[in-house]
Amino acid sequence: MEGRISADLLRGHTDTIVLGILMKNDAYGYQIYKSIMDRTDGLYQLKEATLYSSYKRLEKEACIVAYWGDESQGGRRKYYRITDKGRIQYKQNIADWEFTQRILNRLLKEEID
Amino acid sequence: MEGRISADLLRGHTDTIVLGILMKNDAYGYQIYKSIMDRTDGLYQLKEATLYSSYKRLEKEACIVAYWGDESQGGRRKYYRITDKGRIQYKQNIADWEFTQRILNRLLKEEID
DNA sequence: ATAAAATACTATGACAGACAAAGTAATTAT
DNA sequence: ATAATTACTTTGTCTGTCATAGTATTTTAT
Repeated sequence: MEGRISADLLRGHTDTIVLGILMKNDAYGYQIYKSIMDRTDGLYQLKEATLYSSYKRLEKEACIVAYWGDESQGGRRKYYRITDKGRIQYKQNIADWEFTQRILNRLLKEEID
Repeated sequence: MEGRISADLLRGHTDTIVLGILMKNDAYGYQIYKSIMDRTDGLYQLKEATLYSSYKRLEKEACIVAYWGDESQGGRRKYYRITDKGRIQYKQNIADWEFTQRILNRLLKEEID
């Protein structure tokens, strides 16, 4: 792995990552983006466009709601807040992820020994 | 997770699973399919068409080679054999997968506590 | 013996998530 | 004053998986 995680291995995790961040606090789009970059030391080079479509999807599914921040001082910031449905979805996604990991480890690792 | 792993969480793992099976022995297409179904108790409901495109891809990348089995008794069976390049690729994929797991756990799990 | 089911391979088109590339506009740093 | 960063958005492309379908042989059930 030369400094970059393949998109296919990440596919399907974006929404969960976003929900996870919003579980703590509301956040605006670019803040979420930066947060992911920082916390993975830039190894997870998720693109802004990818996050943007995630926000769209999550809003459509009523897992998050958006609102504009106070624009009186500084540039516009679109904040996102997780909903109750979003919290349930997040927990489900984590459970799915752990389950998938077990299955994949069964398939991928048993050949090594 | 109601009896089925989401396609998006599996994406990108198919080639590695196929290579892993071929690391042990040569195998034919349908055998690989059945093997995956059996070993995951049907939870990983990978489709034949998905495997078929994986074989195509792996052949094109010279990670596997195909040959027809002895058709004198019984129906036709197309066998696949892993190449040296395929073995290297397999190890690389496993390393990538483990690395990705670490990063994802960092992102997905730290919110739970 | 015949029908049904399983084995075994293949092809085509659609879908969806991620990406590349680009753009707009305000703010902050040099 | 200029460049860099912040911040949001759009459009089109790529690719792995799936849905669906088909062909042909072999095995199992009736």
